[in-house]
Amino acid sequence: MLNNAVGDLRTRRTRLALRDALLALIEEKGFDAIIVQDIADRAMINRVTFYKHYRDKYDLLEQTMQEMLNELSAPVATLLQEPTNHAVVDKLVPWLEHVAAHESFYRMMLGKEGNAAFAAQLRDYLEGMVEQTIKRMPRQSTTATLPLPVLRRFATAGFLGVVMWWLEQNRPLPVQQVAMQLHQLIQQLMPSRTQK
Amino acid sequence: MLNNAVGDLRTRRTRLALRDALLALIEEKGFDAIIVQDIADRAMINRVTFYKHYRDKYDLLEQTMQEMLNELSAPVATLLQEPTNHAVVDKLVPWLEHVAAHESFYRMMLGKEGNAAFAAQLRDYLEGMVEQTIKRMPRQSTTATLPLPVLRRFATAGFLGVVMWWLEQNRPLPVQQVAMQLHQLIQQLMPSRTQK
DNA sequence: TTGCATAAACTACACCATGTTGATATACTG
DNA sequence: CAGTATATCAACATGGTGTAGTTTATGCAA
Repeated sequence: MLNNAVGDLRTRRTRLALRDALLALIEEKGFDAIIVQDIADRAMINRVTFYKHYRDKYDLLEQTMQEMLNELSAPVATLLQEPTNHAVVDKLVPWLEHVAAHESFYRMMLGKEGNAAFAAQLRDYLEGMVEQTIKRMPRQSTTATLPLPVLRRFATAGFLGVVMWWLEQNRPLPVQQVAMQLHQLIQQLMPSRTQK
Repeated sequence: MLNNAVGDLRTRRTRLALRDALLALIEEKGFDAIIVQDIADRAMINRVTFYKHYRDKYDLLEQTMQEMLNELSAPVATLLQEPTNHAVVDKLVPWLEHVAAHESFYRMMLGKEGNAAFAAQLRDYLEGMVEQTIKRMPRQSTTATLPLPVLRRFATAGFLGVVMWWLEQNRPLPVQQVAMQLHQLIQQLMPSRTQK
C-alpha cells in the first residue's frame, strides 16, 4: 500500500524507528549486508509493516540520505551570506563537526563497502554550494585558465577525498586544522585570486 | 570445487567467456543488477560451471578488476622512468586513452550505480603511483605547507573526479587537453616547486 | 469516554536467486 | 587413443523478497 497518514503518531513512530535502525545497522555492517528482516528486528517492527512504509531497503535509504543532507545544509546556510575570504574557513567548521558527529555513518557510506549513489549525491550537493558561492563572489578576473566545471569537479572531489581520509584515519587532526588545510587547498586552485 | 587446471583449453575459454560476459553486462545494466544466470547465459556457459570457477559474482568481479588495473599499469610503467616535469603530461595520454577505450566500463563502475570498492582500489592505485613518483623526484624543499597524505589524497581524489566528469559528459574534450588540465591542476597544488 | 478508522501484527504463501550434489556426456592432454 | 578433467543437466535445500488476508491494538475526533 505504502500510503499511511503521515500525521498519525503511530506512523511517525514507526518510520523513526526504522530510520534509526537502518542508521545503526549501516554503522555496524554496511548497507549491502543488511536485509529487511534486520531492520525490522532492530526497530522492533514487524517486517510486513516495513513494506507498508517503504518499497524496499533502497527506498528507505534514499529518504534517510535526503534527511542527512538536509541536516548537513543547516550549518552551511549561513556560509552563503558572507562569502568573505577568511570567514569561509570558520564556516567549514560546523560542517565538519556535523560529519564528525555522524562519523561511522559517513565512513561506511563513503568507504570501500560504501554506496556510490550517496557519494555522488554528496558531491553534487557540494558542487551546488560551490556554484552559489562563486556567483556571490565579487566580480574579478573570470578568465580562469581552466574550464569552470573541471575546476569545480576537481575541487569538490578532492575535498571529499580529504574528508574520507580524515574519517578513515579516525580523525588524526582536529576539526579546525582540517578546515584550514581544505581552505588552503581550494585557494591554491584559484590563481585568478590575487595573493593578498 | 573451484580448482580447475588453468592450462586446460576449456578452462581458459570458459573463464574468458565469463569475464567478457560480465564486462558487457556491467556496461548494459551495472554490476548490482546482474545475476549469475545472466552471466552464464551471455557467456553460453552452464550456471553450475560458473561456480566451478568463481565463488560468486563478486569473486569474478574482483579478478576482472585486477586485470583492468594491470592493463592500466602498462602505459604508466614508463612514466616512472623519467619523471621530468614536462614529460609527465605526455605520459598521461596513454593512460587516459586506456580509460577511453573502456569508457562504458569505467563510467559504470565509477558512476552513481557504480562500485565503491572499485573506485577505492583505483584511488589507491593512483596514490601508489604518486608516492613512487615523488620518491624519484629531485630533492627539493620537502617542507610542504600541508601534510603529504592530505595533499596526496586531495590530488588523487580530484584527479579521479575530473576523469569521471570527463566520462559522464561523454568526453567533451580531447585526451591531450584533459591531460594538460589535469597536469596543471596538480602543479598548482605543489607550491614547493619553483615556477620555472 | 466511547466508537471509528487506521495502523500494526501475525500467518501464510508464491517467487526468485543462490549455491551445492550426483550422475552423465564431452573434449582436451599426453 | 585412452584416461582424466571439464562441462552439462536435473534436482534440491536454503534464504530473502514482496504480497494477501485476517485479527489485534491504538491513536484520533466527536
